[in-house]
Amino acid sequence: MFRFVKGSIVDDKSDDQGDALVPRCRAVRADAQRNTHALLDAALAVFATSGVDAPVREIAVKAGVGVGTLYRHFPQRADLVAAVFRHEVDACADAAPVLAAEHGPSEALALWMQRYADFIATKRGLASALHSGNPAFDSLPAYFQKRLVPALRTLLDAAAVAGEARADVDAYELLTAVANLCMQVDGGCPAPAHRMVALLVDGLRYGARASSDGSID
Amino acid sequence: MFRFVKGSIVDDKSDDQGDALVPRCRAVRADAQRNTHALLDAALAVFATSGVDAPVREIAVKAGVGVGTLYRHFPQRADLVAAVFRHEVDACADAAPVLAAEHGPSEALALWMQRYADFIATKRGLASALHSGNPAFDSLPAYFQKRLVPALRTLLDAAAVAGEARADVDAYELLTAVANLCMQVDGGCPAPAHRMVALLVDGLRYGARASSDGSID
DNA sequence: TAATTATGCGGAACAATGTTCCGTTTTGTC
DNA sequence: GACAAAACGGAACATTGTTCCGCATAATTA
Repeated sequence: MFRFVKGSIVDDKSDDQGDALVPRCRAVRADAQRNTHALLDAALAVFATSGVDAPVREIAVKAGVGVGTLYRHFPQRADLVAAVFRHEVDACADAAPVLAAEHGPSEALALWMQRYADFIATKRGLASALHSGNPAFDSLPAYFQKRLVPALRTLLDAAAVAGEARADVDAYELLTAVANLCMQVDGGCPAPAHRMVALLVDGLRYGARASSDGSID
Repeated sequence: MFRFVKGSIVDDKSDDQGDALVPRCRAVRADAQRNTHALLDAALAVFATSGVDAPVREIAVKAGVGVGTLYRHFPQRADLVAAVFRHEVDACADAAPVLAAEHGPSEALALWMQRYADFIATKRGLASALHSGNPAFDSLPAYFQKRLVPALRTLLDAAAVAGEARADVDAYELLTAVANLCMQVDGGCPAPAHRMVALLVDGLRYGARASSDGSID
């Protein structure tokens, strides 16, 4: 999902014994790629506005395609939801190296944590979906962990090496803690969650000082 | 909801100046009471079997009434869900004094905690509903707390007075902890949750001994 | 370039489900 | 027993997920 194959996987036209056998699979059509992309973009926007329970028709309209097209690319509603979720997890994970390149270690860590907090804050309703038992969501928690834990781990390690954060924090635990922290936020006010996350990050920084003093609590 | 008024609230026929004014409100009809009861019973059974997302028609059929009747008593689906939830909270809270009368303090406490754990374990899907933003569910958390905290508080106090449990545990915290504990349980296997709850209760008992030794951690 | 064909598209139609409406039935009262 | 208010039943409506299939179009081939 979401990493488009530009052509068919077969090499151009050699390697095939014979000339008029099966034509192999054709390349994915350009309009199909365009529509998949448009649907993901539209779904992202609609889910953000109306929540993950928004009607598929609304998404199809926003993407400028028919419902048939939507269902051709995402056989079930849940598949579209899962694809958007994956997309957002990817975006969040990919932000880590960018921030690391543009800022100092602890600054990059702090910025990424806020980025992650924003991501979680927009996921209300999706938590319910994850526990709905729909098999389309089965792989999402693992994907979440697989992409985000290494991203955070890298930032944490860099900050620890630079002496700007304590080194004894588990990335997964931190992700979980922040998720729980931000999940409780009601309404569209992310300020309290931001403050709590900032406190956590300051705690990481404080830990670096404390351990350099030799006093780890 | 669920505490039926046997007659109209007005006193029989005096206290009214005049004879042919407004006939006041009539008593609630017998069939209406019967149907409300039947609907709650049916909903309880159906929700337990098919989850809280079961179709209203299924409930109406099981109760032996038409959907119109269902909607007369519960204007929205969510109202029926909320009513059943209240009913179950009441049943759980009411079990406390019964258990207290039939068993020793710490035994009653242990039994009630398991009773509460069972209640929570059947509530998967309802947690999602509570966070759905539907105003029909707004009052449920408060009701939950109002009924169950005193019930547990009484059992805890009795056990503490008898020297069978530690006295420094907050009832609300304990309820929340057990809820989180049992909410994670997958599938229909309540055994792990039972074990965890038992461990918690044993911890309460251990605390009694520890504090009698004067060593509270 | 023109013909061919697999691929993809659109949206009407279907199915499931929450909700409303209204003619009919039942109940309580006089 | 007659009457009116209350309640009932279920058909009908609205919304939404999903399927189906005739038609359009992009890639391939001659």
